[in-house]
Amino acid sequence: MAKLPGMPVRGSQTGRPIMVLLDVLGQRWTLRLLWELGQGPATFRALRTRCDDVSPTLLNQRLKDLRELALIAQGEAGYALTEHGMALARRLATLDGWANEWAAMLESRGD
Amino acid sequence: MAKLPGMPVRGSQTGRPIMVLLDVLGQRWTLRLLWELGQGPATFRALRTRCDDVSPTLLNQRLKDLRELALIAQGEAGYALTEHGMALARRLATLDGWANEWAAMLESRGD
DNA sequence: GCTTGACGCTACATTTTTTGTAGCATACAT
DNA sequence: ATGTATGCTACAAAAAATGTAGCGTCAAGC
Repeated sequence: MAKLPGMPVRGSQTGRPIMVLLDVLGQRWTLRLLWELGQGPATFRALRTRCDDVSPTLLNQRLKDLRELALIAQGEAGYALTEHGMALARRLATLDGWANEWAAMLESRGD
Repeated sequence: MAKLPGMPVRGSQTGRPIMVLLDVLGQRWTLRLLWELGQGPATFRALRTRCDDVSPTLLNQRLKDLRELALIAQGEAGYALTEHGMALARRLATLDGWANEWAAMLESRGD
């Protein structure tokens, strides 16, 4: 079962929401999954494909956790972000711009 | 050694910067470390303390990776974010507000 | 010059996560 | 009933993370 805000997590006893969030997002594939679902809903299998065939074991585990955290929900079209999930995904989306600048910087520096 | 943008990473062959970033941030403690350094520079030991005594093995590994990715650097005051690191940390900082709303929602729903 | 303390970090065995592959059960179409 | 797609579970192997001990360096205090 997923750790909810208010519960102590790895590296923080306080249950402070941001700490819980950093802990959840720091699990492998979680960020990527939110990113992909930000592009639109997807079925279990489509999601696997989008994520380079991540193992179904792990995918299912993450989907379960994200459901418990009310970030995603299952509907007609498969898995989709909830309202809150979308708000989070929008914030993640802004990282794309940063990442591009960052990559350009690393490249020019690496010469 | 850390994966640089342009290199294929777990779940993405393209080396697209955002994919590399999501992969790096999805490693345990990376997000937390950036968060803590966003509060200001810290020595190795101080950082360990701030992160609930994360193991030195892992801390060192992450610091090494983040240095290679030019997100942090070592200076007088210990480890500190670089310019780019700060820009990233500022974006992460906005997650705090979201996390609080999210926690409030979960709580009201959980009654 | 010798202890004392803090520092950055390495070694290494144990535990936890993640991965990859196989395949089951259901449903719907042919 | 045969083929195809779906969501998902089982399980062994591999990789990552954890926890503890402690080394080498430096600077301060005696």
